[in-house]
Amino acid sequence: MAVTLKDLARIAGVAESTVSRALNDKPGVSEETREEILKLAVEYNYQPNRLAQGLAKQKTSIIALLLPDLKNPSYPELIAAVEGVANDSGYQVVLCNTAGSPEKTAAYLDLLQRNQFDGVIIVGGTPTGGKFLQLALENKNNMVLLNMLLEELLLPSHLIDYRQEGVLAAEYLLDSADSRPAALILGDAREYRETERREGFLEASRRLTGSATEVFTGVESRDDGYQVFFRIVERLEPPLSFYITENLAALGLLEAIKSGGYLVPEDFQLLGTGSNFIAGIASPQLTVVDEPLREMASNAATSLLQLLSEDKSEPEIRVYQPKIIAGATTL
Amino acid sequence: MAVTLKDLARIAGVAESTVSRALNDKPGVSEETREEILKLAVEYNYQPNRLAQGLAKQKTSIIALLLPDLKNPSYPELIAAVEGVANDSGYQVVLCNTAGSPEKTAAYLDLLQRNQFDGVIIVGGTPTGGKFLQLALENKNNMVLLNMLLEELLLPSHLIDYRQEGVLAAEYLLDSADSRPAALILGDAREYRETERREGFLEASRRLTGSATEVFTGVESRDDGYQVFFRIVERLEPPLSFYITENLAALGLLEAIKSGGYLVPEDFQLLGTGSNFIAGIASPQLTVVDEPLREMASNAATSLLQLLSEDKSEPEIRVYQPKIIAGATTL
DNA sequence: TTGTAGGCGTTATCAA
DNA sequence: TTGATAACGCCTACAA
Repeated sequence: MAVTLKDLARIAGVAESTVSRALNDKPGVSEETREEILKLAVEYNYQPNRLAQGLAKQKTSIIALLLPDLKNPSYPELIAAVEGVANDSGYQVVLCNTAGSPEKTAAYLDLLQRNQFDGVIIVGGTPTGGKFLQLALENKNNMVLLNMLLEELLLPSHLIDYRQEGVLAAEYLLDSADSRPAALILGDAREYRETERREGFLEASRRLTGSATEVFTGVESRDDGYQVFFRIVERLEPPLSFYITENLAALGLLEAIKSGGYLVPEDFQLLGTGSNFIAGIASPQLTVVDEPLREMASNAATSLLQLLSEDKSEPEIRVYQPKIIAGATTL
Repeated sequence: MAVTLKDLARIAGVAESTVSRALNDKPGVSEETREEILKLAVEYNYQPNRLAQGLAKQKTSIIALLLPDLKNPSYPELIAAVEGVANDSGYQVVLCNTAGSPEKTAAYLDLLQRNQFDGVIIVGGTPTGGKFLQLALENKNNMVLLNMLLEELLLPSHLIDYRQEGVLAAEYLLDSADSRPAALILGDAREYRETERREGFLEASRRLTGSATEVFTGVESRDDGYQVFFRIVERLEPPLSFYITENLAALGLLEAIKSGGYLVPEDFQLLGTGSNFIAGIASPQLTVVDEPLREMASNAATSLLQLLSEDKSEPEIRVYQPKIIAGATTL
């Protein structure tokens, strides 16, 4: 059995409250007894029980980061940013893998609701069923949303302007003298970010070209990307440039183009998403619509810590702007 | 303020113990009062405080998975396996990003030692300084090691036979009629797994060819892999096949070879590590020395749950065997 | 079947 | 400067 504060008090021959004060650097303890107690604490390897501390202080100093997808190559950077901010404020960060499942999300939010964590940052992706969130929201404000929009709720949110991603992509591919017909290749079309990108892209391309745009959906894996190319080139007048939102799929598409003996970007142009290591390992390196994820993550963490320290809160929704980072898959 | 068990008792006009029994399906409550209490619990949205429960029961039903590297493309599978086993037994899993840092590792082990988690599985990679572990180990047995060997300690461990990986790799590349000189390209040479692979590879290649083997170390990133190729080909008699342990680097190497106008596997053969999505996106697809990570992870989780449920424990070290999975980068 | 009371390990409030 | 003592919210003998 581990040594407790009570044990320490007994050994030192003082009251528990004195030990507590000494260990927590609170005033009202003579230097003499404090030193004595600290010495004993080290000697007996005393480790305060965090459950008891949490219960007494109504605070665990742990925040959770709920992630829908562990394979997303941009998340390590996002996680590091959150950890940086949190650690600086004395919080530990744990990661929870929701795998995009409403049930798993609910299970982790349950831990929040039941005081295991002080707060959570929920990272978007698949929408996870607002009712769980609503339930968790009812009386506390200890959640921040990152790249997820839940219309029913008013939580502090940090999100990229996905619509603008679509607009930027269309303009980049279409707004030049020698622009060529472009297609849009989406992942899971039900996701918020994809519907937004689609709208932005379609609207901008209509404005620029006046003609309709082909859209392919459900292209998520590398293999999906590989396959879609052959569906595309059998058209009479195939599009010659692609805005493909999933980078793994972009790799597959790139591979398919090259295996068909075509050149990138001379024959086909490619535009992907987010400057992460996947975009970097593409050859040629992907041109991407980049998101300021690091900044967003830091700010989300700051938002959460603010929620936890203060009481007031006008849930703020902050929108971030994407930008193009040129690689070698576009002209 | 959330409603507590005490509140519920007051509302129902019964004792706290009765409420507790009713909610926990314990015997000794009339069906009538039980139903009444359950109804109230729902009505008032009662959520037991986990800190209090944990304190009373000395158990949180949470295990932590300490990961040294969030970019490792094999980890999502590993994590899913652990979660599967744990969830089936009523445990929740949280992920902790140690980033290979002894300090961060220590911080998370501190949470374990201080009752925030019931147990941890520590996934190898960079060795993290045995003294932290020793400290945490002293009186409890609630840790399991996965692909990490700490000689000073005797903890239940599940690890791949890295030495055999080296042997298999050498045999696969060298043990044929038309075998060609091979080189070994390692990542962080200080890591346990790399030293083992090196020994196995060198020993086997000495046995098979009788000649010395070139070794390159510190080749971790995609760019490292790209660069190392040019260091290699300027040799008079460059090796013609490579066992390269880091898959990101393997991608770079592959790229460099192709950019030099050479063919894979005709001119150069490549052997990587682990069948994961990185190996899959290589083109041609990488031949790899594969590790039964999924099985190892499940077993590690089972080990931990056993530790937590029983008291007895002969810390068992279980070694798993790698095998070659043929891709298209070898003949 | 139910209630009382003590304990889990801290922190915090009040007297002394 | 110190020490009782009551929280914090739940569980669990033991007694009624």
